[in-house]
Amino acid sequence: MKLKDQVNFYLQKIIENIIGEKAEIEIQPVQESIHGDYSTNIALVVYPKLKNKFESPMELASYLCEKLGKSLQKEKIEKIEVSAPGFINFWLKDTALLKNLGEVIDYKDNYGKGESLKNKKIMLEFADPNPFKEFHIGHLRNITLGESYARLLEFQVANVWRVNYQGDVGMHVAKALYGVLSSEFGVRSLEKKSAGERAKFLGEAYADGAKAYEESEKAKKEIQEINKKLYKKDSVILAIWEKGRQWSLDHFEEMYGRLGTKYKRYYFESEVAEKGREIVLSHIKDGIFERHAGAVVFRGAHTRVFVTSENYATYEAKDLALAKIKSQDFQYDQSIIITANEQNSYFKVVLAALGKVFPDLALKTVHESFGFVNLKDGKMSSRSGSVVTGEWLLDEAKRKIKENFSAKGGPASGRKDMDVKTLEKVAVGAVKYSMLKFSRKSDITFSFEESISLEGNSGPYIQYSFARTQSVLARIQNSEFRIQNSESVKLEKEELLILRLLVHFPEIVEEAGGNFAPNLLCNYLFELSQAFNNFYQKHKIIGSENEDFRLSLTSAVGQILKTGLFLLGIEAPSKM
RNA sequence: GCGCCAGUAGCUCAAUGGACAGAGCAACUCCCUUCUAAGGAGUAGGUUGGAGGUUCGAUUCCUCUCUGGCGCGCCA
Repeated sequence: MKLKDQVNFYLQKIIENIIGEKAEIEIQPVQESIHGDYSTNIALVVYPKLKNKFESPMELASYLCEKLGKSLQKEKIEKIEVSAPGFINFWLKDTALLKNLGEVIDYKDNYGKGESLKNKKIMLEFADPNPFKEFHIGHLRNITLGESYARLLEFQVANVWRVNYQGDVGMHVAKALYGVLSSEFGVRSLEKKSAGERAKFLGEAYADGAKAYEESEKAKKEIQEINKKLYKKDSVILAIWEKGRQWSLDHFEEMYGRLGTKYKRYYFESEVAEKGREIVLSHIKDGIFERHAGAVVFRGAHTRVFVTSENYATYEAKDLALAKIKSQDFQYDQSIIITANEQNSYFKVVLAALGKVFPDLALKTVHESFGFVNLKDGKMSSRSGSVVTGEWLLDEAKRKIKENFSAKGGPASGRKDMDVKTLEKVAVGAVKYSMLKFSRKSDITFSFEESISLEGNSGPYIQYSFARTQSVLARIQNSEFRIQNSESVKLEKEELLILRLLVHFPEIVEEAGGNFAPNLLCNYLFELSQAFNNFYQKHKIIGSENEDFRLSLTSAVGQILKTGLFLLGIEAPSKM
């Protein structure tokens, strides 16, 4: 039994004895060892109910502490202490820490795996870029968060389906087509260009179209006309549409590949539009939807149009059909949709409508959002035209890293240049990490310099720390080293700090998955990297008295960094 | 106007109601004959926007207020 569960078990019994009811007991991992490895505040929480029996929380804590000392298995616990104003702190024995070290090495990639979501089927929708529009840095944050979340859920043994919903019809497409038609460059001139360049052309065409739509009545009418033709499958429009759609999708596919995400299923607005309209229209009679000024609306937290007066399904109606089709494809326990938080109130209403139309699905569907990615020079919008595309960002990161490496870590310090594949891994890692290290819901200001910075709390720093562990391990002839379980190993404080951190990895990973908070894992990996680098600096590993132990420690740190980076969706090159 | 989210060091950000509010940049001191210096050790930097309240204990919860972002009927 894990220490946490043991403590919980005994505390529960003792407390039930005193107050006659169960209590919510929290046992927290503690980072700074001055307060032990685990801690509980139960005495403080329960004290108000026991004022007549104990004089102070401290007294209660002392009582619990004494009782616990008798019940708990001594082989793991070094000591239990009470600390003002009433915390109970637990210290693990060195032997328990060493045993855990052995487990990290034995379980390899499986160390830290949990079963909190065993047999759960989860559908995760993320990225959702729209053909004909740019794949911008907001999508980058979305896909990065989504992929990491998927991996964290899978690490709790959930069965995850990654899906992607792409808006290939609707007014934005009509705007883009208008832009294409009024562009001086023909579609034909782009045939030989790369997917990225074509996507960029379409993105610009969209920006032009959107601008014209707002500025000119004439353009507005033409765009509406294009939209009609598109729905009616007009042959000329359809031909351009098909080509443009494919170009966009090709480009997106390139991006998914670079970012390491593979989708199980792609959904398109074009495949759910008609069904969405039907669903809405069939629920006017029962009063769920209502006709108003020619349109069909739903009255929730605020009113939204589901079918336009032109009789087209809006995004809202399409989402209803999408939910239905998704549930037919995969019998999920939960369906999670990840979008930027500007859609929060939209989803509030749509999920309310879904609750009326398909109550069972609504119960299983949640919308999770993330904060906006701001640029230093104002809001990033595909309408204004000044868009930072995902591709540009990755390439720029790559360029700057190469430059930086050559000047500081590479040839300048006597090493070879990074190979192309490693460079790509580091660049993608840098960008992804900068999207993950902040708390998900807060808006972030994207600063190019900082995001690709190789110093401090960054992806490359952690990758570099991993590469260091591998570099040490590569130097020993036969990779066999014995893991010492003897108590004869005298542990240095830098080593103890690492051992203590290793113990908490499974807990951090579960918390990061449970709260969809990859930033917790980032912080943990950063701390571990710092602890290792400090140890590395102060102590010799190879050739030391405790060589076997130190190699084990190095190997375990490497393992955790590798697993942790994997869960963030970041690759860990063994050489940098 | 209504709703949602945020405001923490010079900058960018952390902190399930817990212990002295932590990192990283930037600034200043040190450390490569030693396993990757893209590294490490240290110094300095704070009335957590403001005012009340709840609590043993508040950056966190509640009320008011100021500032900013986002959303709000035929876009996605």
